[in-house]
Amino acid sequence: MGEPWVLHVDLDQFIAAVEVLRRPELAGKPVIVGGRGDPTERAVVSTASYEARAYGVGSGMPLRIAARKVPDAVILPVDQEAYLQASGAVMGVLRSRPGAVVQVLGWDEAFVGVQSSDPEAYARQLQKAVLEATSLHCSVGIGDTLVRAKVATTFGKPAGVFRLTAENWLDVMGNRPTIDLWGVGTKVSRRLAALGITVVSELAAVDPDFLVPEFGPKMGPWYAQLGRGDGSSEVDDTPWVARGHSRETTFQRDLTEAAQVDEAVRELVAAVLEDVAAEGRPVVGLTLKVRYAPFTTKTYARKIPETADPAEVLARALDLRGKIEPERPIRLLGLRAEMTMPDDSRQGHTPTRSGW
DNA sequence: TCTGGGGTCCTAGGACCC
DNA sequence: TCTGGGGTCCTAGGACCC
Repeated sequence: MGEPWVLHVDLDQFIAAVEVLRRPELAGKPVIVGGRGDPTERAVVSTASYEARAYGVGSGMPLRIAARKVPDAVILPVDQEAYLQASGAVMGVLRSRPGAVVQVLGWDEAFVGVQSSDPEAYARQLQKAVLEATSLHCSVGIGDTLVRAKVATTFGKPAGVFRLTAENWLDVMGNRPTIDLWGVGTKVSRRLAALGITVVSELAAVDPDFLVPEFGPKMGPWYAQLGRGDGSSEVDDTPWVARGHSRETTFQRDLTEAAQVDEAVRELVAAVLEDVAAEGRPVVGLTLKVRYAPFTTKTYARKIPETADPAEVLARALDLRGKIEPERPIRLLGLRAEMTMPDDSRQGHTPTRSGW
């Protein structure tokens, strides 16, 4: 049987790899996937192949900039259906492994809980099974907590295996900047630096209460725990249920007319309601997010009386729309519908933070 | 010609109640 | 006339992840 381990499985350059699989002539070329594949449009990079990354292109970068950096890049549109299908095949392989408990984190990654006396061997077998079934390569992090397994994967890339436990955590991570931690981004790493904490070993050594004034009663202690790599080691395969659904659109040209905004709200409501209706659950709240050109964002939120009636939701959304500040060009409009959630349907399920 | 689209969770501050 | 605290709910705004 062996001891319990957390494995974190992450497909290598997943989206680009799926595109290359169905178009083998792209192998070895700089491939960039983003938006509708048109670098003259407002869009960002979803994934770049390793060949494109060598030019400094990464996900989240404006497609326009990426195209400029790699003049001979092959730029492809995002094809969600294809990635969903490939993802499903990979997750199916993971679930078929002996004794595996699988918690899906996204299209291209999952935690796998196993009992094994040789987790490296288990990981290698898993990689082999995924490759044989899907022709996709993955990297595997092995850890004694979710956080350590997740971070370990970065050292296993590409196509490798790496183990990170309480034993070697500080040796491996101690001198690295806090932004290398899962859950610390640019803002938080900067605020930590202002407190004199720049590397992981410093965060690991800090008294959790010291961080409370800056980050609050939950996040403060949580960042301290993150620095130590501690936290949950329980992989949870409870089926995921969304809290809500949302749609956003970025307009290729900023909206300036009220009628355009009304039209956009109607379209977003229709799209969101399709997702909500598919789950057969009522709506209890609406949020409208407006980004004015170029980058200021305002949100308007309302609780609404529980309803599953599309006309009612539309009326409430148009009511909220009345709050939008007029006479400023609008670049992005987003609408989110919160849905009711039977308490037990998410019991124990912790997709991102609270389970750590 | 700068900055997607789908999510989750946390915090601060005001309103309101007792 | 001036003004307690504690608790909860709601709204707005952030931060982060894939």
